[in-house]
Amino acid sequence: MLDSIFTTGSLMRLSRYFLPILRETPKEAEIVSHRLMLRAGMIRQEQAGIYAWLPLGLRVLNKISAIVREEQNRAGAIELLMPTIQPAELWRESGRYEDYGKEMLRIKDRHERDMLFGPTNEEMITEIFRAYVRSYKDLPLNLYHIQWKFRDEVRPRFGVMRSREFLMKDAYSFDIDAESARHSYNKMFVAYLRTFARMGLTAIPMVADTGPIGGDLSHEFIILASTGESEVFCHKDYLEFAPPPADIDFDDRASVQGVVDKWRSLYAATSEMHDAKAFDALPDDAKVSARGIEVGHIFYFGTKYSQPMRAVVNGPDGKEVAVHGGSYGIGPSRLAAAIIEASHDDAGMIWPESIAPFHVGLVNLKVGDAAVDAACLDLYDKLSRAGIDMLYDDRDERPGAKFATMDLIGLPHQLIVGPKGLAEGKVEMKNRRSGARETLSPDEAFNKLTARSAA
RNA sequence: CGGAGUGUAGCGCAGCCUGGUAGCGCACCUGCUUCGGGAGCAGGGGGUCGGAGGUUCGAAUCCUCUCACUCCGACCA
Repeated sequence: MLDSIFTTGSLMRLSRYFLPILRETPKEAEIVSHRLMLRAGMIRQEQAGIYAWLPLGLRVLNKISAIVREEQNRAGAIELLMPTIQPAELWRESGRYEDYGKEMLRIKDRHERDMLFGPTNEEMITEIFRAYVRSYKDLPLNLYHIQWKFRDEVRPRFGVMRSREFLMKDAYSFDIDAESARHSYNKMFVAYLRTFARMGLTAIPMVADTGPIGGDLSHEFIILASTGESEVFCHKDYLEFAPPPADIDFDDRASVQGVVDKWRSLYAATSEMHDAKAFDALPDDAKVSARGIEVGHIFYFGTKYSQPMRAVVNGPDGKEVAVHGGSYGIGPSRLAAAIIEASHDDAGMIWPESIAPFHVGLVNLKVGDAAVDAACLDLYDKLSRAGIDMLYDDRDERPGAKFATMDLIGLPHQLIVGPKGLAEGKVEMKNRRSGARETLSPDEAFNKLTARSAA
């Protein structure tokens, strides 16, 4: 039994892991997510707005990306991967090489060719599209990737919330006309609602300014948080709306439109697009005026890129038509921080099950005690075989330090094994979010944990 | 980019004003005792004070330049 753990090499022992916990908070961290991410050893700042993702942080980032990916795929988007470095030439075609300004990191290669570290990929995806797609029959098409971006922010801050280098999922849709482009937009709208809900977030789509991306239809997905950078206004009822179901038919234009209509039925806008008169007309108890964190942004921009870059297809009548485009962004690296902002307490982070770097933290209260060690390894083995991600705290530390660490890193469940309980055949299970503790036999704990993950 | 500020051990800080080649807490290492909510005692390792130049017999400390970072504002996934 124990052999299996060691031969698979999968035993995640904290004593052998790389989790550089800080007891004191580095002074630069102003907001809670930044403080906790540094303290829990998730990230390390290397330069202003540039971070290394340490093992625990990377696990979270990957969990977030996985959900984003699943929901993009479900909505019919297709993943590819474009490079981080792009040729300036492409951006001169769209006219944005000059327009983008100093936020774009411009570099030269050894041949003195102008290049740039991509802040976004409309130009490149349009270039790929036009190289292959000739017919309206190949539309609609939605391509996305999850790739590092660089925007040379004037003032990076709040850790990975506003960093210069950040991970972004960016999707790009191509349609034959405005009407079908609208449906592509709506599909992403619905996918975004589902994506954020799966992360335990209440994200409200708000009418937004289109900024340098351009276009005439845009929504920002905002979660309310006092540390948010945007000032937002919305109807209170949005906070209670249920997300769209998993089995929604994305090809059914009417039902997708129905979801979008529902989520656009009430007032919601960021400060740039705020209509004070419309907002004032709401009943006082329905007014929510708050700060928010932008976790996603979608745009419909028509032929803004296809026209200058000649991304055209032949329509049914044989004539060339410039395709209608939209782009859709979600920042997984920012989301990691946003989820912490939305879910933490004084002791540390509280990860939703879907995002948690591990499901269960197994705490050995007396390392070296043969019975406790054996019980821990047995539980570890059985639970990990049942598909539960475990982190085993086998450090030679005092109980208090272990509890503090577990609370800080916020795994949803703590399984605590100590000599006292074990003498009576019991272990303790603590729910990080509720704080509830149960005393159970190891088998009962196993059953509870596996039942939970199956649900 | 405008304004303010900070760089001294991994983290948090003191020393600087009134120059005399560095100190505290946490963390780390060793030993003993502890062990169910961040233990105690004893011993120990680690920094040349962001960088460069200058003043001086002597600079973390004074002067000049420079770099980095942080905060407040205008801009943004």
